[in-house]
Formats: sequence, structure tokens, C-alpha cells
Amino acid sequence: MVRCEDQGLKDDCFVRQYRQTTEWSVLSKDELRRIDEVAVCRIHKVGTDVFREGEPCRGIYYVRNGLVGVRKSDPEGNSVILWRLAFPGNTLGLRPLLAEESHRGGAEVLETSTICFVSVSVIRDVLKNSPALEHRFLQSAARALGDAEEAYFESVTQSVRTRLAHVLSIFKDHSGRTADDGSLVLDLPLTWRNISALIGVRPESMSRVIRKLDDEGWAHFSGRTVYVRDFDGLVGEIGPDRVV
Amino acid sequence: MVRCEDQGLKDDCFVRQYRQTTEWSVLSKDELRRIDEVAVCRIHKVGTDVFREGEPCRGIYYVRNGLVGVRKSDPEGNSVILWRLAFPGNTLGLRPLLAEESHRGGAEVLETSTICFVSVSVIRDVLKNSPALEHRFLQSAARALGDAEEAYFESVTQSVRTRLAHVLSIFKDHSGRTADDGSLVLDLPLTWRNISALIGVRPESMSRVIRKLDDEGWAHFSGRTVYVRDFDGLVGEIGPDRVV
DNA sequence: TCGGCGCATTAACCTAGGTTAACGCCTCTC
DNA sequence: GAGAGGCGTTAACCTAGGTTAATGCGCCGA
Repeated sequence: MVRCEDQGLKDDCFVRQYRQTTEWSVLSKDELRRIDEVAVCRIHKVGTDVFREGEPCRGIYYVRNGLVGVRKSDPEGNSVILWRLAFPGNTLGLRPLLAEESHRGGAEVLETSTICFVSVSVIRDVLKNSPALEHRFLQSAARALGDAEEAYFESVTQSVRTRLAHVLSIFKDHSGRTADDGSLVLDLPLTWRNISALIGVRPESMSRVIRKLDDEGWAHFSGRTVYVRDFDGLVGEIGPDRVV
Repeated sequence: MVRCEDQGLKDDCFVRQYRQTTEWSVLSKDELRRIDEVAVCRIHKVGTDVFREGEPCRGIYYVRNGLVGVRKSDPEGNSVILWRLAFPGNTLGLRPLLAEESHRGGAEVLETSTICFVSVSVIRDVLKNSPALEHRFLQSAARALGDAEEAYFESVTQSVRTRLAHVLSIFKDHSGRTADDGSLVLDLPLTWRNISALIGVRPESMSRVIRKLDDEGWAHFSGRTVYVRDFDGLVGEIGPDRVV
């Protein structure tokens, strides 16, 4: 609802990627600036929808800061899972745009987020003039496909315990810090409810697992803060790395 | 092991796609012919590997006829699932090629198959000269990604029963025929063991499910032949279509 | 200030599917 | 013709996780 300019924020989401190594970095500074010019950045409040499942794809959403989750629900609306998280720097809506499909999941703001929107027509135009960008997208789509296979495999193969360890390792890379005594402290940016949905289980089962993990001394859970004694031990004992 | 020419088969896998609507159809007849010229077609026997998990990707494999399955196993080698099937007309190895990764799954010949191999360098060369082909691949990769999400969702959400119904509907489209009395007859091209692996459960559980389905009168199972009384009823009752 | 709502937790209970083991059957090989 | 090995099935048993229900807590809005 709130435009970024109102907050004195400069809309330079894409130009800033010039220095980094995202897919967009293959574009020239000028091309990126041109995207920024037409991008519309807004601040979205927690709990609101960025887009809904089944809705036609109108463009892409660059998450500048905050946190957004992509949900999927069955036709009856029940059994919602959290398919993926979009952290700052991530882009939403690119898949349906490239596939020329509707959104297969709905995006919900999990933490107040600044999100920049760029319409389909702009992106298509950019792509038409930049085979290099298309090439990069193809490569990362192919990799994402491999990751999705891996996720499927994991869901069939691994226990909730193991999958939780996997999720924690994502947050470790992302928002983990080391305490004075050398142990790892995680301030989870998600409710346990959402973490359950991310793993695809009920909150009650999640609760059960974290209590057991706590009892066994692997980690201490207090609210959304997790104190991990020995992270490598946890991941190693509970489920070996599936970094392939 | 056996070259196609030895059998008097003409190597025209790719040229033939000119008339059809696959991704390759965007190429000119000449370009397709040029691929055929360097393609190596061989007949692979049941049980042999086309490529193995973790192996670097040397090129793509066009399945001309027969049936190939892509397996995934965990580091210890156990708990093998069947991730996808390659029917005649399908191509294997394109994902790792585009992602510039190694094979994340191993391909095993399930029915004696004629498979045409084209090396990485040829494909890369073709792609470099055809943005149109790259565009088509990007689109289908994006769609495949959506399908993989769906598969994940289904594995988390749906029962074995439902997932079996889903698999049967694949074979219905593929190798189903209608009996004189109007009922549907499927001659499954896979062992039940492999169908279990496709769904991600043990053969024993599979057995349990088909017996129940038989008892309840939905279908009759005899060896690898399935007689389905009322297919739409089965799919409708057991799990609504997830055609989104 | 109070009521209500959504998160989190616990406990009791239930069930789908994994595990183990045994058996029949087929095919291939020696 | 005998053995071996793979498939398919059944049965008995076990466990992870879903289901239901109850309780406490914190937050928000009236």
C-alpha cells in the first residue's frame, strides 16, 4: 500500500544487482536502470497476499527486504503447505512468467516486506533483447528443477526430524549467529506453524519432534529461538548432508 | 550395444520431430538433420544402465522406443525411488546438461529400448545458434518445475491409494485400451515393484492397496493387467483430479 | 478493561504404511 | 532336473505421524 518513495527509499533494486552475481547481473547498468524506472516498489504488511493461487501472472516481484512465503493448497482449500520462502534478494513469479502459466501457489507476506513489482511485458521485452539473460534463467531453472526433485525425494525418504534439521540449516546460513560459548543461536523468522507447513506436517507433530530433540539434548527451544549445542553433530547424527 | 544401422534402422530421430510439436520443432529441417548425422543410436537391453547417478553429463538420450526409468537413491544406496519414466519420444539428460551439473539420478532400461545419443558439445552448439530453441527449453523447464512442485505436494498430501490412481491415469493415456464391454484394460509396462518405487512406497504396501481396491470392486488386478470398471469413478472417488 | 482470536503445547487415540519373515511361483542357468 | 534368484503376496507386528480435544498464553481491537 505504501510506495517506497513516500519513505524516501530509492528504487534501485535491479541496478544494485549489477555488482552482485544474480542472473540479472548479465544485463548492462543501463538496462537494469531502465527496469528500475518502471518498477513499482511498495511496502506490504504481514498477512497480506502478494498474489493468489490460480491468478494469472502479472509480473515479477523482487523482495527487497522482509520475508514472503509461497503456499499451495488443494482444491478444497485444506492441507496447506509452504512450498518455498523468498528472502531479500529473491524474486517471485518468474516461474509462471516463463512457463506462461498462472500462479500455481499463493504468496503471503510473512514479515513486513518491501517488494518491487515489474510487469510481464517489461520482462518479456528485456528477455527478447538479451539472450544472455535467457540463458542464465534457463540454467537456474534447470538447477531449480534438480532441487525440486531432491525435495520430493527427501519428503518421501526422510523423517520429520531430518527434514527439520535441513530447514534449520537454511536458517543457520540465513539468520544464524554464534553465542559467546561457541554454540549456535537461531532466531527463526517463522512461526512454528509455518515451519510445520514448510516441512509438510501438522504443528502437533512438529511440537513432538522439537520436544524430543530438546530432551535428547541436541538443542534447546525457547519460543522462536533455538540454541543448538553442536550443529554438525545434529545434522550428522540425524541425517547426513544431502549436498550432492 | 547394437547399433541401429546394423538393424537397418534409419537414424532420423530428430528430423522426425520436425512435423511434431516438441521443443525441437522450432529448428529447421537442416539443423535437425545435422543432429541426426552425429547422433549415435543403439539398442539397450533390459536392466542395463544408460547413465549412473553422480556421473558427469555427457549428452542427451532420445528414447526412440522402449521404456527407461530414472532412479534416485540416497548416499547409502538404499531406499531407491523411481523419479520419472521416459517413454518413446522423451529425452533424458537435458536437465543436467542445461544446469551444467552431473546426473542427479541414474537411468535404467526397463524395456528393451532404442536410444539415440547426442553429445553435450553438439547440443550446446545448436543452442548457441538458436535462441528460439533456448526459449522453448526455458519454457518447458519452467513448466517441469511447476510439475515437480505438484509432485512434491502430492507426495506430502495424498495417500498411496490416490497416488496409484494418478499413476494408472498416466498409463491409461499411454497404453490403455478399451475392452468389448466398455471397461478399461491396462497392460502395465512396469513391474509392481517399480510402480511402488514410482510412488515411493514398499511393494508390500502396494500389494495391500491393490488387494483392497480389488475387494472393493473398483478394479480387478491380474498380474500386470488391470481391468478398471469405472475409471472416472475411481479417480473421482479416491482423489479428485489435480489438473490445475 | 475485557473478550476473542491465533499460536503453541500436551495427551489419548487411531491408522497408514514400514518392517520382518515366510511361501509360492516363475525364469534362468548349470 | 535341481538349484538360485527375482518377483509377488500374505500375515503379524511396530511406529511415525495424523486427529481430536483441551489448556494456556500473548496480542490486538473494541
